[in-house]
Amino acid sequence: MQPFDVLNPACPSRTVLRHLTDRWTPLVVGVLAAGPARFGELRDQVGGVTAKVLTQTLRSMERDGLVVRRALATMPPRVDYELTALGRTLVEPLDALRGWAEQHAGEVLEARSSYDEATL
Amino acid sequence: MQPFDVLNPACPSRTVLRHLTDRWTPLVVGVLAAGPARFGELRDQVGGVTAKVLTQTLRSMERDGLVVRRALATMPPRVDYELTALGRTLVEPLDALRGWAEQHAGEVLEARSSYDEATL
DNA sequence: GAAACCGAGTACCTCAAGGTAACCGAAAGA
DNA sequence: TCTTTCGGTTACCTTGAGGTACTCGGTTTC
Repeated sequence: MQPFDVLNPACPSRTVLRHLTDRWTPLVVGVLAAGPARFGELRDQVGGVTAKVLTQTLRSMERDGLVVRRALATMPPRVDYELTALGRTLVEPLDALRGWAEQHAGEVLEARSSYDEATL
Repeated sequence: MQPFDVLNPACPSRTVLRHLTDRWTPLVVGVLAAGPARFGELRDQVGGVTAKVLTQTLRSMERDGLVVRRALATMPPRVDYELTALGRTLVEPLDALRGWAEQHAGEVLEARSSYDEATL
């Protein structure tokens, strides 16, 4: 019934999944979930991202239909980014993952240190 | 209240999230969600993964406390992998993401082609 | 005696994501 | 006149994830 299967390496859903799980997409979606934001706001809120990579990430998300870009020809320029309807359906699953990372980071850190201790 | 924040680049949850979203972890979790599996079964079901990289992925997941490895000293050797309790809490969020990719792959593909067409 | 089986380990290589630094244009403020 | 602002672009470089190919250890099967 479902034509797409991520376990099949040739399936397009595989590359879609890789896109969703790249370095910055989950964080950008998380910030935009609160509402539209300017380029500079995104750069400031997503800690550690450079302007170049943020641009690349946003372009890729725009191409995938997750985000709309609205550029105002004012000076200095102002550019707003907003999630599309499709992008908004991603908020819940990505938020769940972000939440998991934050909730269970402590346990993972513990597991790592006992593993490292055991394999000295 | 929550000490971890993925938007902070220095926060450990950031690296935890990156681990969860690496190339093979979501797929391995998806397969192991159905129950324990042998190394060879995993290699066969997760299309496109090589033995070396599967080993690396499983070691990393074991270190993070997501998976247990049970090696039987039979000949030829038999090694079973199983999700831990912590790993099982990952099934739902990662499955949601996999499901999203499979459900919306078509829309993403469409968005890409109209974007590419518009920017000729 | 040779080959297959299973779950690896190791050396080597490739390639693309991501980072750094410099620059841009037009307007407004000092 | 000089700098700052904003949202980029470009050239260049680094790095590490991941891929290829080869090896191994015993035991069973042919």
